[in-house]
Amino acid sequence: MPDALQPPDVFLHAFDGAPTRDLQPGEVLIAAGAPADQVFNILSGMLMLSRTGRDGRRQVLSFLFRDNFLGLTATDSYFFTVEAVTPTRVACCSRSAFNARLEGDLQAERAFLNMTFRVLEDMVDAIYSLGQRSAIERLAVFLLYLRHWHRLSEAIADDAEPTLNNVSLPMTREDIADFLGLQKETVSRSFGQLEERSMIRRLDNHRVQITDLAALRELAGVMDFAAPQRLVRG
Amino acid sequence: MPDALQPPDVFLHAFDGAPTRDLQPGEVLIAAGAPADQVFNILSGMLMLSRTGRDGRRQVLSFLFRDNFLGLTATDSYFFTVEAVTPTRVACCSRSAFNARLEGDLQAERAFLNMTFRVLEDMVDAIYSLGQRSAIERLAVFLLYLRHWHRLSEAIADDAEPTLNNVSLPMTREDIADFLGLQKETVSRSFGQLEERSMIRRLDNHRVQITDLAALRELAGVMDFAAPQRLVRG
DNA sequence: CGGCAATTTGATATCCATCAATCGGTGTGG
DNA sequence: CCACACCGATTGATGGATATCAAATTGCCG
Repeated sequence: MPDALQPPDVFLHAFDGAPTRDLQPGEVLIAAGAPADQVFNILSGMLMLSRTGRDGRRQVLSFLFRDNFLGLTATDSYFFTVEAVTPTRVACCSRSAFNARLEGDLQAERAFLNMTFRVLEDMVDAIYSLGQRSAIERLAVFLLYLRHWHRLSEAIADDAEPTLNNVSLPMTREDIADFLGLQKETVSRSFGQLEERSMIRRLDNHRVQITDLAALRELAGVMDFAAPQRLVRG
Repeated sequence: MPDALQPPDVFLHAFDGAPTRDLQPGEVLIAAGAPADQVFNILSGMLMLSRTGRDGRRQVLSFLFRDNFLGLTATDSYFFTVEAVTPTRVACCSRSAFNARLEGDLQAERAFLNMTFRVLEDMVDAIYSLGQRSAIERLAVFLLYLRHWHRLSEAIADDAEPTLNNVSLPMTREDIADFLGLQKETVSRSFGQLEERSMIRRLDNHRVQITDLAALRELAGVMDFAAPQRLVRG
């Protein structure tokens, strides 16, 4: 298995010198229905991307971290909402300027397409989880997903680095529930079960420690994952 | 709302003159783990794309129809399985030749990226369904999805065309179940409920008639969908 | 007509949702 | 500093939707 970190996507150079914007927790960057004339790159913090039906049901589609691009859509308006979970800084670029900067830069275009494919494969993971996994399995996957992104955004080369096992959960239980297709009470109980089984310890409401990584991975069935391409052979 | 059909994606020209391959129902075109050195375009028939975990759980990711491109991946091997549901003909092209044909053709590249975005938005729909909708709602969405693709692949301009309401279901109940994240018995019962509610009639095991399209759409909550971009202003 | 597979239907079990109560932290004002 | 209120999280009790297991039925192909 590959184990070294990937360099940041080269197409992100298009954001060099772009103006930035700071968001407070809960602040909305993109409201559903807004014109898709701007694209963003996350410089720091965590965002949450979600879609809400007319009847109020909400599905959280992903949590976004440093160097995640924001603005993939085929339509001229966004059909999802993006809001800050933690204080966040993003770089802003008009879509037309972004496209112009990419145009003709073969390497950047290829990197952009590649990033799009990785997003697609993440979605496949999500579909598999929602369709096939139980509540506790989904939560296990989620914790590993957060750990993974923490590792990537901090560029920590060593997967065994102990601090990686302190997972920060800045979002609410309800956000987690809407991400995993569960109710918040079920998320609570599933945390309890993971703790009972000695896979994690709850340090406080927004912080858990992974105490048995191997068992958590086994439960999550993480080898089923598509996502090795996020890492590069070392 | 837009109501005319979109022209086929221009990048599909890259398959002009490509060799074809015929598949019988059940025949595998791409086995999970196979090298991703070929890409395909569907000329006729229906394919099914799925992913199976080590423990045997299978998630059907999509059903594929005419003019659907096959080969989106960031890795050098496919991590999913593609098999024929009906007799199917595909055009085959090596990935390198396909990339070479696209390279420099700005219009084709843009169309390709656009198609990728549409796939992404379809996946968002799927995630919303699996995370938020009940069994009967998912089945309603599924029937409308089949009707929609039937319309697209037959290039039927009029959405009210009555033959569109005869939906063909060539796949098994288990395939449907694995697509919707349900068990086959639940799919059966949900068909029964849709029939009880006079939204459909079961003609035979592989054919249903939509008898109340408006009610089915209401149940599916289809306005929640992202996918207007699959149609073009008429 | 016979036999096998797919589907439907039935009975029951399980998981998760729902509704309700309690707990714990945090901020405010007395 | 403490009382109180408020919000999110946890825990408890119950219900409902779907899974599971089993049987009956239908459809399909020889």
